[in-house]
Amino acid sequence: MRNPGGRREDILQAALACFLEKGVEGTTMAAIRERSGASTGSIYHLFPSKDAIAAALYLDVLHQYQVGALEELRRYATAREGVEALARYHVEWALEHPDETRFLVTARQVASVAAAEGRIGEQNRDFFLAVRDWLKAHARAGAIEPMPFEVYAAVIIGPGQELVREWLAGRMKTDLRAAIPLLAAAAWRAVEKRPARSRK
Amino acid sequence: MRNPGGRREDILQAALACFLEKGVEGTTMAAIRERSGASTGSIYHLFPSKDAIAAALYLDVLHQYQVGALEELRRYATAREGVEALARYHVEWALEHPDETRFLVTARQVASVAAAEGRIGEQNRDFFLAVRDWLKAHARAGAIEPMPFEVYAAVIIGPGQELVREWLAGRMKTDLRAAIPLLAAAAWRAVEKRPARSRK
Amino acid sequence: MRNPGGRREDILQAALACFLEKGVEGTTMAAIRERSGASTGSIYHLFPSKDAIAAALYLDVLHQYQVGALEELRRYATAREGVEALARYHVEWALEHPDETRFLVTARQVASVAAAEGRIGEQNRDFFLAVRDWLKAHARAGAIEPMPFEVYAAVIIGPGQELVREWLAGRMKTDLRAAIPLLAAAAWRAVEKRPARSRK
Amino acid sequence: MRNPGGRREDILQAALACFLEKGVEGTTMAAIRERSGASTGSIYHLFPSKDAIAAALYLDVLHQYQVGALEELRRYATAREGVEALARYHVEWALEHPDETRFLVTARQVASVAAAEGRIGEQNRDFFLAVRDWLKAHARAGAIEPMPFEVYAAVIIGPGQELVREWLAGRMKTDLRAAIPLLAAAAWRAVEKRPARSRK
DNA sequence: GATGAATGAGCATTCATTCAT
DNA sequence: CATGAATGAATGCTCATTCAT
Repeated sequence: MRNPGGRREDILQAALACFLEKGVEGTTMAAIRERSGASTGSIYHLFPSKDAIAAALYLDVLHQYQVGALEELRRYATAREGVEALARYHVEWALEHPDETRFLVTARQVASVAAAEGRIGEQNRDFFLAVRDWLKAHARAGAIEPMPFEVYAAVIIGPGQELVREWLAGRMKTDLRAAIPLLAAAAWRAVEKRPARSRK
Repeated sequence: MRNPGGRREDILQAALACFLEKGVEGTTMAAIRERSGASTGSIYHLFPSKDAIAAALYLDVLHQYQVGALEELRRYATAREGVEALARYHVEWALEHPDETRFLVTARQVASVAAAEGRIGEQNRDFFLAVRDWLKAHARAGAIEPMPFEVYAAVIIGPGQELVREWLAGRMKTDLRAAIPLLAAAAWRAVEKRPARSRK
Repeated sequence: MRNPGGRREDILQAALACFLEKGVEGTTMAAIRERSGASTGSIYHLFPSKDAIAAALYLDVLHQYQVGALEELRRYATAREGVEALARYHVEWALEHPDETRFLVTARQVASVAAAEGRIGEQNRDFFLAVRDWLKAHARAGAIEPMPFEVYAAVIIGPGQELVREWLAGRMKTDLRAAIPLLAAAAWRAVEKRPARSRK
Repeated sequence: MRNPGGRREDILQAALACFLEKGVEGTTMAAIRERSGASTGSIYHLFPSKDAIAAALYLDVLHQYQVGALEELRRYATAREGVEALARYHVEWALEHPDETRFLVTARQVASVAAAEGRIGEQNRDFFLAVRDWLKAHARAGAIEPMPFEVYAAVIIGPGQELVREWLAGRMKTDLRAAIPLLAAAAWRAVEKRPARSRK
């Protein structure tokens, strides 16, 4: 094991594969042990518990998603471009990382991961702050309707997220990729600033 | 024994409470036994397994939701009223049935329930068909943009669903009820028929 | 149920079938219930317990075997004819009643039946006495070598019994029926009176 | 841990004692655990199931019996000495190893052990082949009557086996050891070559 | 750091039996 | 006599975790 991080990575990879196959609670340490090739002792040397493996994996994957999302957001100047990019990115990332997405979507309500809610919140904070600032700036500039941050998120990301869930569950009959422009358009419509009469 | 089925209901109620507290996999038959007051044998006399309890509960609750949704939909004549009603109903039902909602949102990806996917699909079929017909009629009438059914669902229900998830997870800081009009408005905007230039 | 003994017989028949398929301990009352068509309560009305069913069945079948053996023995006058007939009868009965034989051979060491050892011994007593008297008479008459009763039994019936066991277990490659004359001959040789020098 | 395999032996010994007391199906893993001093996990680390313990024990004990029988057989040159030795050995081994004998006699038709019929047959094969060759040689030399192997076995071992069963069941009133010479003599008489007229 | 044998609490489920109707 | 819902003690086995080497 010249590469000590390799062992850790092996275990996380094996765990991800097992979690996807059997669910977090349905995965035994023995399964992770066999799949990773690490010994029981070795796993416990690197992670204090099975829950800790699930939590570490969740945090890792979430971080990858967030880094990409912020890169994407910074690439665009106008509100419309940014909003559409966020809606698009969410689905595109899922298409490119189906395993990671499935885990992200599945794992959060699992007890093992939910127990790490604290650390997840912490990691979300920075991400949310960045996105919130970006949205607020555009709201102040009058480009988009003002809404609570959570509603922005729900309205921009929510539809894509629902579709991704359906797709992951194999319940989607039409092409997920084909839906991306529709979702981007719907996201923009949902937040774009309308003439005042529109609410009347 | 005055109330036949009472025993069955008791068990389902107890199971729901346990599942919410500890998750389906985290719930032991002993917990359901104690909470329901039924004996081990009695439970197994009525349900073949723990998984069967979870599946039966899911199907029950899902049915309640769907019956209410269809009632709501039939109440309105115009596309706009109906779409807004659907978006509203979803969140309102969650607010009125937080436990059932939490179970519905949580349980589907749990192995026990996922195993009943067949029966769930069957039950969904009728519901989806009814909603689909309603939407199709309005699309043909030129009131809403034509989209695949799944995208309609994602765009009308998705944002509310995301918000409900956040709310259930206790991560919502603003008032969920206050978001209902925003969601209804966003749902309508997302599907309403626009002048042709809007897609160019 | 015009024929009340019929119900009892149904249960015993069903029990026999189940015992042969799954063993006495492997058979559940539910299996007997379903196979016999009787209700749980009905079975318990006729038999106090599962063990009692097994014991009653054992006693029934054993009695049938013994009645036949005595009839056979009484048919022959000379020692040789009688001894050969006993050896033959044992195997022939097995060939004609394979299910009952299998149960007899299998069940005795099962706890349920062993608990009825008392009543079994009682029923054996009469049978053994009759055979013993027959043998003793011929021994006194100088037709067969004197031996303890148990050794007679072992030597006359034992080889056939071993073969029957192999046959029941499906481990017998040659024809069991073809072995009958050999067994009859061996039984006679084993007990026939020899000139005194044979033991020296 | 000085003695590797000691743990395994402890468990098998404890299992034997339990099986004799309560039968295989009547023995609980808890009983084996307590009697062996091993923990539940330790037992399951060494054996995959209770059935596997019973099967392993059966194979072990059967092997001990067979090794001794072959040693005995090789000690004698003439057919008569060998046949008598086999008949004697069977009973003597039982007298010296009553527990093991009881298990051997009892366990084979128990489901747990019957499931290992394949491996048992395999182990028997070598043993039977050796005995068969020995008998065939003497049959060809004209010392014993030719018979199917199974009939040899039944005729030589069968009577002793029946007596052993009676003895194990505590139903034997005379001395088992005293019967040995009778059994040896009867075995020889049953197989010895007779002048041709004897079959006429 | 690594290994894997050992631990033992915990669990879903079975099943003989009881008893109210 | 018959029924079958209800009972609950008992059991084989799993699995996260520990720890001696």
